[in-house]
Amino acid sequence: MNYPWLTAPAEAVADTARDLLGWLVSAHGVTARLTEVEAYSGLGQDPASHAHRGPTARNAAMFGPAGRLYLYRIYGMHSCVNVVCGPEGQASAVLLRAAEVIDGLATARARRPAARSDHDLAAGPAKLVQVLGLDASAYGTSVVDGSGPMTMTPPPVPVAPELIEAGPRVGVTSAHEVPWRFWIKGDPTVSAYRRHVRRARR
DNA sequence: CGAGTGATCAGCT
DNA sequence: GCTGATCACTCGA
Repeated sequence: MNYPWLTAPAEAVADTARDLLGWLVSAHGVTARLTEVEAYSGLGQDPASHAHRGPTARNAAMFGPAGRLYLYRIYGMHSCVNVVCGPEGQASAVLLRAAEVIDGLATARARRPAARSDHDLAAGPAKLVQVLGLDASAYGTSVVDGSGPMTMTPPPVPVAPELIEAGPRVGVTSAHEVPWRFWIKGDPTVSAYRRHVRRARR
């Protein structure tokens, strides 16, 4: 299997993210088609990246070779997945934000009883992690050599370039001007853009 | 509808 | 201590 994004340079992470739209991700009996992704650069120019301040115990996977998972916990209760890009030592990554479940629907529904519809099953980064059944044990595992719980497959049908839209990343306080969020235009599994709002004080 | 908020924790400052 | 690459639920209009 040839993964073009596996060998792409770190500075091309935005293109890599765009190219990942339409790919299939499979884990623990559920397969979903990526409809929304975001790029995060690890070259020190991207304050929104978890790797911006250099390697730590938490973000170590991002500094490893491409094709591994970077999972992190946020707000205490939710987890999000990234696929690491770029060569070892350069911490670029693509955040998987939303997907359309195309196989293992029953399993996906069982994992997310709160979903309002099938389109809502993986309509958000934490929801996607939940539907795929990923947890901390998936941290740092490979999606390309079959050793980890998750695998990736090229799109059965390529995504038409005119259907790809770009815009500012969600929930990011800095670097609003960088349009590094990519999604498939009109896809019902893509959540509406919400600008970052600071939590209200009491 | 939309705005507000609770849940809950690792990693920086 | 504070702050977040979040989600789901509750209000009030």
